[in-house]
Amino acid sequence: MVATALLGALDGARKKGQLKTDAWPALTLDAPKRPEWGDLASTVAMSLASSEQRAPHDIAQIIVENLPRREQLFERVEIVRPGFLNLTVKASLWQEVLKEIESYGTAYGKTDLGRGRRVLVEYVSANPTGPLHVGHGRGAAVGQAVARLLEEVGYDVDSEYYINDAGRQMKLLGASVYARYRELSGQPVEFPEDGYHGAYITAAAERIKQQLGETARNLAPADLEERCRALAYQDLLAQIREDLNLFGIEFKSWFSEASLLESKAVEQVLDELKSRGLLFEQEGAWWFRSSAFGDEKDRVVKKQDGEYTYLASDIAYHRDKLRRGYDLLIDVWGADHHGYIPRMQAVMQAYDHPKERLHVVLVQLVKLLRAGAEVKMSKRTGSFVTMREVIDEVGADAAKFFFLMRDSRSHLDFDLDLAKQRSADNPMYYVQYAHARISSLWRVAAARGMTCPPAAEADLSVLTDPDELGLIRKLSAYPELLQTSASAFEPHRVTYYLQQLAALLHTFYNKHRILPPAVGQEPSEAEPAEELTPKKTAARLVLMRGVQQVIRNGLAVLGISAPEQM
RNA sequence: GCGCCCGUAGCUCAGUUGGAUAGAGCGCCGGGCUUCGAACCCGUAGGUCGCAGGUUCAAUUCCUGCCGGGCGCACCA
Repeated sequence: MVATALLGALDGARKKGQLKTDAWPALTLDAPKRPEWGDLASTVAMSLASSEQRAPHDIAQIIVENLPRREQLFERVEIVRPGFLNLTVKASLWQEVLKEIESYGTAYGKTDLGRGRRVLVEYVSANPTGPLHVGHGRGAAVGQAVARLLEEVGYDVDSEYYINDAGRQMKLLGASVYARYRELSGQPVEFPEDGYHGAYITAAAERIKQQLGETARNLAPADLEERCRALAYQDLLAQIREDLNLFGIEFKSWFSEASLLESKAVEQVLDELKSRGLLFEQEGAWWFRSSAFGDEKDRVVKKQDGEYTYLASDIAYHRDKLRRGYDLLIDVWGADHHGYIPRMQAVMQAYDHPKERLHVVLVQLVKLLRAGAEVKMSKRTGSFVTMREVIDEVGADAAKFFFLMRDSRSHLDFDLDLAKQRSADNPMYYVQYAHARISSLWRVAAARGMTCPPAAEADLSVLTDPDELGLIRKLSAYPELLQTSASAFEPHRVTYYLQQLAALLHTFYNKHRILPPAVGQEPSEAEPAEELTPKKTAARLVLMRGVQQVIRNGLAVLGISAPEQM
């Protein structure tokens, strides 16, 4: 509304010949840092200064003169020093925000930035060769939040888990489990060199031994090893699903790498590339000409020994995603795979898509801290903290909140002791507490026979206190926050926003009363307190409901619950 | 050597895509519950935004070069 007014002013000025430029710069309307600078500030005048060849202050003056409906929209319009345009919006406009939140409810914040374009977010996708560890947990939280964020801004979003159930790693899994199996049977074993050493391998072998029982006798060693591989795979995949389920993560689909090989999709894709002249043979291997699309060198897709590389199935997989008609592919990867991005984007281009069709969200390592010391992890030796352990220890909500507190590209220090603490120090409880506090308000109100009126029936014009307006301003910024977070694929901004909103709520709650004192209770004489009329109570209840709604919506984006009481 | 990411308060990190006096939590110090939840609030102290140039009316933000840390640079996945 304010932006259109501003645009109207610019167009008006141009028609009158007061301004020359016909391409306006992006209208950034930011909430200024200091309240005395108004509700919204614009820097258009300054950015127009060079192209107009006039002093920013003069341009600002022209804009102000041309502002349409200035009296109705703005309480105050100021031009400050270099050329800032500080706008103070009429309080009545802010009241509309509360009505909007009420009518949209859980949909408040949704926009149509994505215009229904289809997105596939692929995340976690851990090899089914062991339990998920903390790093996967962060990837899971980030992937889910990015998916929800994109949904909020109007994309049609699907989520998928890619199962690497083919190739060397699976063979190694089979060999490792088989070795443990023989060990359990008292047979001599030679443990595979790069085998998996974790205790879960032995555990899987034990389960398989029980499962197979006597039937194992009739199997040739090679068949038995194959059975070990197949059963261990099922076992571990089931565990992964269970862990993700416990973490509140669900995928729309699970895609198997092996299925690509079985269906000959890999072969087909390589044929396609060959016919496009993007594949060549050298030194007995087949190479994908990824350097033609900006990759630093070409990559092998079929080895000398005739086996396909991981890249080959990855090409087929992403080809499949494109064929399914997605406008945007999001892959959430561990940061150590960043070198892989150019070659996958080359795949996009090989199929005549812009490389931006694939966006990779990188997730950095998690450093676990306990009692101030780092918990050392090594996947090779099998000593690592699993995602399951973290969830069991701190709970799914706290785990997600901590995973989403930082930019995913930054290293994350995860303090287990802090996440576990149900105390003031834990930022997740700070946000949830704000929500629960408002719920508690409803309980008390109900006990006194009061209810929160619909926004339309309350006189919201009594909400004039800076603390009240500050809260509303913050609420009004929520839809745009979702947009910037989504277009940057940065869910941590939502986490920050929620902490800020919760802080405003707590301050307000501490300073102002909402309900009148219960019957029989005298208001304190020491503090005269502000006048609390029934009107004000009603308006503040509406405000509180708005705050609660936005906290709930924001937590939902992060996949975190909003408890009524704690 | 080449490439990507990071460098902001004692610690852990934000900083709304280039704006005004750089913010928050933790920690330190000092205050606040007889009334809607003190899992909270208020206040004090704490900064050469790694360094040096450049672009700009304006740089923590963009560009270049250094320094420091992490990660990649397979016919592994």
